[in-house]
Amino acid sequence: MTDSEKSKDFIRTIIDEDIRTDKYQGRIVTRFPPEPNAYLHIGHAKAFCINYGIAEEYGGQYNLRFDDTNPLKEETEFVEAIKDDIRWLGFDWKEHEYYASDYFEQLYDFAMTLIKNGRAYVDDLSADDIRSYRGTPGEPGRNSPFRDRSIDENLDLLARMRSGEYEDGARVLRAKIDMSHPNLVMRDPTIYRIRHAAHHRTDNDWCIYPMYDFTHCLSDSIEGITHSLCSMEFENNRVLYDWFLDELKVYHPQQIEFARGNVAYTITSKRKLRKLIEEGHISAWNDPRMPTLTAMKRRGYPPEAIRSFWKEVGVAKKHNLIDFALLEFHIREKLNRTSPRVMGVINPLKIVIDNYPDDQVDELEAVNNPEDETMGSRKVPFSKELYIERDDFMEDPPKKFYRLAPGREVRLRYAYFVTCTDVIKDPVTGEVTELRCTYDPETRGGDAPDGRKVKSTLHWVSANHALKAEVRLFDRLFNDPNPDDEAFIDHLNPDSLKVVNPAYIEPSVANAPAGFRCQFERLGYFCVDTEDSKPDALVFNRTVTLRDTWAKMQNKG
RNA sequence: UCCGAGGUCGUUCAAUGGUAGGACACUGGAUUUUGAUUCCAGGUAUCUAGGUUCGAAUCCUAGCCUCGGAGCCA
Repeated sequence: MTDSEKSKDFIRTIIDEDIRTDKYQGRIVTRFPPEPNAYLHIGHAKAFCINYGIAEEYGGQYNLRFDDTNPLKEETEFVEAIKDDIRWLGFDWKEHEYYASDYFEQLYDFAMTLIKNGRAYVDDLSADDIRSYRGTPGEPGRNSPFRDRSIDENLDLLARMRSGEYEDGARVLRAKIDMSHPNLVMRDPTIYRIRHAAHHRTDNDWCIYPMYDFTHCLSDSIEGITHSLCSMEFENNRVLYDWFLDELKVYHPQQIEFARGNVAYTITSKRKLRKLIEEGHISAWNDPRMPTLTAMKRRGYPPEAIRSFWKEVGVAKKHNLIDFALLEFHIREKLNRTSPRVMGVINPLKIVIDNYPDDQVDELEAVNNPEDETMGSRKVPFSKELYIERDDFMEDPPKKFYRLAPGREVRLRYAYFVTCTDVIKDPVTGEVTELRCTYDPETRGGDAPDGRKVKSTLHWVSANHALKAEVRLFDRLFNDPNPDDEAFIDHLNPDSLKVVNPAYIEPSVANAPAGFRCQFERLGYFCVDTEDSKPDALVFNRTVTLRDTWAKMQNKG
C-alpha cells in the first residue's frame, strides 16, 4: 500500500473535512509548544512529528512556541537545546519562533477584559484554602468569599498585583466560572499568580505570570493556529480552552488530543529522568542510554529513523506501549543502507597462521557496503597474527555451531580460508589463549578455486595493524517493559553499559570524525562518540546490534 | 463517587453496515563471502451479554476493564 492509498488517521480526517468546508480559508497552521525546562525526549518527537509533519503535508505553516510562563523552572539553556534537537530531526520553523512571554502584555489586557465582563476576580484565599474550596470529583466546591468583588476593585487589585505591591501567593486572579462544575478544571481556575522571580526573557518586567490554560489558547489564537494538536492529558482542559476564547470573542483554533507514544523499556517523566542523573545512575541528559533526543543523537540513531518510526506508529487515542523492536527496526533499516562496513573485534582471541610468512603483509580488498556499490571498497591489512572474536570459536561445538573449531575450516572475510590446527590454553586456568591455524593461499579474497565451501565467514583484524579503541556497548536502561512507576530505580538494567577497552578495529577508521557511523561487521552499528573520542583514542558507541539469529537460538537453549 | 477518554493479532495502526488488513515481532523455508541484508510462506485479534439487520468491529441497550482529572505545573 502506498502512502496516498493509506487510510488517514482521525486527525487528518478532521483536517480534510475542515478543508472541504473551508473552515479556515485553506490555512493550516500548527505549533509545537515545549516548556523550556528540560531536554526533549522520544515522546516529544512524536508530538512535533505530528504537528510539523501535518503542516508539511498540507503545505501549511508550523510554529515553534516556547511555553515559558513559569520563571521558576525555565532556562535559556533548554531553549537552545530544544531548538537543536528539533533541527536535528530535520524540521525548520523558519521565522515562526515564538514565546508565550512575548504575549504577556496582550494577555494582561485579556485578563482585564475578563474582569470588565464580570468573568474574573482577584482572590485573597491561600493556596490551601483554594484547594479545599474547590471540592472533589463528585462533590461540588464552594464560592470564595472574594468572588463578588466589584469590577473596579478587581481592576485595582490586579494593577497592584502587577505593580509588585504583594508578596508571592498573597492573591491570584481567577476566572469566574462555576464552582460546582463536574469538571474540576472549570471551578474558577487560576489565571494569574504572583511570582517575584526573574524570567529568562522578560527579566524583572513582570511579577505576575499567567497560567497555562489561559496562556495557551490565547497564544494559539494570536498566532492564528488552526489545529492545536496536543496529548490526551489536556482533554479535560479543552472546555476551558474553549471558554476563554469564547468569552473574549477572539479567533478560535480547535484543540485536538491524541495519545502520547510510550516506548517500551523507557521512561519519559522529567522528574524521574532528573533523578537518574542526580543519583548517578547515568551520566547526563545525553548519556546514550537516555530516551532524550540528544542522547539518541549521541548514540548514533539516525534522525530519519525516529521520524519514520513515528510515522509508522501512526496516531490514535488509545493508550499504548510501543515495542522497542519497532524503533530498532527503523534504525537498522536506515543504517543498513547508509553505513560503511568495518571489521572490529570486541572480545579478541589471537590466532597465528603457521604457514604464513613471518613479516608479510597482504592488502586485501574489502567492499564498503554490499547494499550500495557506489560506496566503493578499501584495503585491509592481513598478516600472520590476527584477532578473531572469541565467540567465533568453540573447542567442543554443538551441531548448529558453524564457526571455527579444532580441525574446521572457515573463511576470514575478504581474506583466506583458514583451518584450526591447534588450541593453546593457559596451563593453570585452562582458558584458550591462542589458536594455531593454517591458511590456503589459493583462497585469497575468500573463494576456493576448487569450489569447496565453508559454513561460515568470520570478521578479523591484523594484530599488528589494528587500532586500539574504546567501545561502549549499550543495552536497554531498564529490564521492565513498563518501568514507569515509583520503583523505577529497581528496574534498572545493571548491564546497560559495558565498556570494552581495548577493542581492535581495522586501521581504515583511524581518522574517523566524531559522529562517524559505521557497521562493525557481524556485530552491529557503531558511531564515534561526540563527547569523549579523541583522534588518538577513539571511542565508539554501539548504536544497535545486528539481528542475531544465532544468539536467539542459543537463548532458547 | 463525579466528569472526560479509550478497549481489534504478542505490539501498533487500519477497516466507518458488506471477504477483519498492513507493519513490527514470532515460526518455517530459499539466497547469501556478515547466522546481517534480501525474498517466499505461515499462525494468531474485534472486552462481555443482549438487541436491530439479509448482513455488525462498525448502530442501539446494559455491563466490565483501563487511563486522565481535585497545581498559585505544563
